[in-house]
Amino acid sequence: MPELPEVETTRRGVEPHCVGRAIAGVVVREPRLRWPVPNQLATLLVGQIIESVERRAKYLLFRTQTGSLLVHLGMSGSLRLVDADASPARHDHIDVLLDDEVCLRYHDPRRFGCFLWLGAGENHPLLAHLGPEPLSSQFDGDVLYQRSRGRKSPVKNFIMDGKVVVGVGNIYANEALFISGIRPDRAAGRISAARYQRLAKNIKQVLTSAIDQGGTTLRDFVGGDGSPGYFAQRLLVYGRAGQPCTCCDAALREVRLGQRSSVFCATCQR
DNA sequence: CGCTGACCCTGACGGC
DNA sequence: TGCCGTCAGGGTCAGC
Repeated sequence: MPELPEVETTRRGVEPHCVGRAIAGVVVREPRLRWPVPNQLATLLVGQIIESVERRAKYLLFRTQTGSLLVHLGMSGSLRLVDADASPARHDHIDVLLDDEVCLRYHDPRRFGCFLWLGAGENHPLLAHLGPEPLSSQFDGDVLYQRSRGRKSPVKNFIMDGKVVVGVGNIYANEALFISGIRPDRAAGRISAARYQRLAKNIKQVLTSAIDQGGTTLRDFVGGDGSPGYFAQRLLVYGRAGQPCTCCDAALREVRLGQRSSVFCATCQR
């Protein structure tokens, strides 16, 4: 499920319940995630107070005085707040017990996510080479233009490269390219500065509006059923191969780029 | 350095 | 009803 807007929605949902609270316990039922969950995770976390919940790319960082819990949701992960006495379901791999009967519960059928420890002052290798946040002023059309010179790979792969800009997943890469009128298979190095200005703006716009919509499910995040309405009804191209383009009515086409499905309108996107 | 493809894993779905 | 292939929002890594 998680693209950047959902990770951010998760962050906003859990933050008020975590900040200022002490960690009373950690239960790891299944340590085999993308990387093994460290054995000493419970020892490191118990007794620590969560000072903040931050996000970098699609990673969540639960900061304490001695370091941070680094969480990634992978393809199928979710973090929810549940009553500490709620019995775990299948694929509920990890519980972080907070100090007053609230439990932060990690669910991840495919186990592509991770739960790692990052000591205070350390720079985790997973975070070391990440590009700018898409919603920050560090990211703009100039960054895309400069970094793309000489690149032959498709522009869609290029904007999904975390060293260029973080947090642009498959859905929003497709959507932003459609809105920008750029074919996903066009070589990144052969796109003008002006078009990259538009693309950067549209990446920001598309992510921002998705976060806003994620926010609408936020109020029942605690004790919610875990299936937010999401924003599928707003998608213009993703998941719509063969259906008419919302702009010109031509059938949307699908190609695979970097093993990921890419949907576009051959008329509107050049 | 840039690029491609394999891989990690479970579950849903369509065709037969 | 079941079996099989394909695909799914993530990202790393080896190899060329």
